[in-house]
Amino acid sequence: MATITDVSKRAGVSRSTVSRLIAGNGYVSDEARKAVEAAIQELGYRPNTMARGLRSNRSDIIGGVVVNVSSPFYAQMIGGMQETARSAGKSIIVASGYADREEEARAIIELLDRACDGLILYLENALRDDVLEIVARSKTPVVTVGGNECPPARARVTIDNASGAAAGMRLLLDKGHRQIAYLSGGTIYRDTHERLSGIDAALAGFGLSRNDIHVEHGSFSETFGHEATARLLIERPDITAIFAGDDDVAAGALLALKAAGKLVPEDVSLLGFDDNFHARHLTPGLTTVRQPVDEAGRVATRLLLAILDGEPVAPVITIPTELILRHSIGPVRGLSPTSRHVAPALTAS
Amino acid sequence: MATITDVSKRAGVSRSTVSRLIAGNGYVSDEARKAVEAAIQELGYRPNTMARGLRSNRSDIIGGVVVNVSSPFYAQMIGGMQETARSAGKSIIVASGYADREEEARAIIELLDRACDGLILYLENALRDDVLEIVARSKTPVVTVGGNECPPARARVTIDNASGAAAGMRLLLDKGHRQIAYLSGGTIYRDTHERLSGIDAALAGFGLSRNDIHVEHGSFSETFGHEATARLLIERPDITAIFAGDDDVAAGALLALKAAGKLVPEDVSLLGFDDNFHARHLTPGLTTVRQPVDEAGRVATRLLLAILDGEPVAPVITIPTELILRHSIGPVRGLSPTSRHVAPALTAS
DNA sequence: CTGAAAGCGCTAACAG
DNA sequence: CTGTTAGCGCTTTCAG
Repeated sequence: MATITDVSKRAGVSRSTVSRLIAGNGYVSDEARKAVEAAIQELGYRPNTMARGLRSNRSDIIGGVVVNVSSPFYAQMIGGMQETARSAGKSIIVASGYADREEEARAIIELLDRACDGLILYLENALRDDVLEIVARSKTPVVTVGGNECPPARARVTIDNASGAAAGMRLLLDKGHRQIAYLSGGTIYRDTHERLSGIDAALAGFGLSRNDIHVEHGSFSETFGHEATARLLIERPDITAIFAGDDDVAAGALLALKAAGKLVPEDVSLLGFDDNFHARHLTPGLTTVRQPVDEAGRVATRLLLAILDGEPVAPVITIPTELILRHSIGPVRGLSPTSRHVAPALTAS
Repeated sequence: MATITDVSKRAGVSRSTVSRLIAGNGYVSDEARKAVEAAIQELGYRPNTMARGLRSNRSDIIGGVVVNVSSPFYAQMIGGMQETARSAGKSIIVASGYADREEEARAIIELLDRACDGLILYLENALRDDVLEIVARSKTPVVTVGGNECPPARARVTIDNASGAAAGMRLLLDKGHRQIAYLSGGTIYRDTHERLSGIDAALAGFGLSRNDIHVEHGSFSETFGHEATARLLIERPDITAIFAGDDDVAAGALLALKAAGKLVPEDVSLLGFDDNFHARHLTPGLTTVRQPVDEAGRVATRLLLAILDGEPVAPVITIPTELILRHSIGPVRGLSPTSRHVAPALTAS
């Protein structure tokens, strides 16, 4: 592998000149530039990342922590991050935190040890104190996405859970539903609280409160959706609409509804959250609140790049959600029989 | 940040001793070990990856190229890679090749420049000649997964497409189907040919040949599945089973079938390939050939780690596919009315 | 505008 | 078993 010394010799200049040309800082005469460029070409020279990093303390690598790399949801976010990073000549290393405090700590330290220029964190737990300290001491800029507060973060990208949940609940109420179940995720998640506050707001608009609906806390999983729905079908047969904490919960709910011979949306309306990969493949297509997680990845990366460039950035950026109308929500049974089959698809499924 | 020199001073030994202890090679007396470990603890010392890499020419980073990081299919593979790499103290950088020759070349060079210790490639095109040369010169070990031949690869992980496709076709034939359409992906993919050869084998077992079924080449996309099926419904109303090139194609086919008022599997049976994320969420649950892509990621990484450790490895490892029986395949209409509802679910959906 | 010089933090012979 | 020595390839003052 050719080194900068080889190039400088061949071009008849000093190593510094070559270095300056590559880095694009400092002045280089046209003559020198030509010679160096030719030498680089001929030798097929590519700078050694390690040496450069050791010296300059930059790696051009951005570290990302998400809950789970293999999940389609985070894969999309990673895609957004990568796309943006690449256009700035940076690469991404991602690690999974598995929504576990210790794993998240491990992941962050792994990335810090890789000398990442900056970190993008989607965490589900508060940072361990010693990690907080390590992150702070390393002076590595941090941007967080969704999830919880993270003290060292210089910027935070949040997805507008409250408005999304409000829009969803409003749709249900508009369709005449009043006996509504909300199958929530766990209360440890910020998302959960944000969505509940959105739901409260929507209910208030109809002169209702959270006490007027049935709220159940479980987990963001298909299993929970299935179990809770099966139970509700017996305990609360009057329920006409289920708002699922996310699309996995919705998938489980749908299964339970079908198993009980219920038609969606004729008998029970179903609303999801996320617009996850499978939402459009369910039958009926799931009406859901889309979280533009790929966009969140892009925005977070853009923010981090700006910070690295020393530009000032907004401390919080909120990304709007979008109600995706498919076919799982209808008017409440008997309310307006003539408009039974309305729910037009705003977005092609 | 504490350096190795700080540690050595504090422990009252030389830097070499510290280095040896960290690397775990060479002998260190118990006394020295204790002192060094204490110093490391007190100083919160963590070795500088760049310096280490520059000197030792290892980065403990493995590079991966897949078609698209954001797709659930590759996300699973990445998950498998990461899991395995982490247990060996290595990290993974992935880049997307977008099934495009130039993008793949760019991705590989990016990874090589990051001084990856080894490369795991899932490519859809032949390597560009200059990249081939660069990879060879860098002496970076390469393991490929699926896809096409790649000369510098020291090991290849392939998924047994032929057997999978054969098993699928056999199932269709067993159920009495004879008017079968195979909606294939493009002929540029190795996968396509492998699956066709498996299909040929299955047909041969029934005294049939490829001429006895309807084969159509399109792309691995929902759109193709939809269009082709809609067309078939008119041109070949006698068809009783559709074998889709992958689950996306199957999803499109299912949509077209439903739109035409056909019941699956009563009127037409449908078989997918991949066992992609949405397969189990379709209605009916899609019977499909599972490609254990997460396992492929794990195996490829294990191979690469072995190569890096100087161990001999098998040049080709084939991972078996698995037929996942759900509910989209039934006996051919009218063939055995009594067994209309058989298709037992081997794997819970 | 350019070159010389001085390391970044670590590892790997090698000689004790 | 341990310390000394000599860089890995690059960037960055600092003088010219």
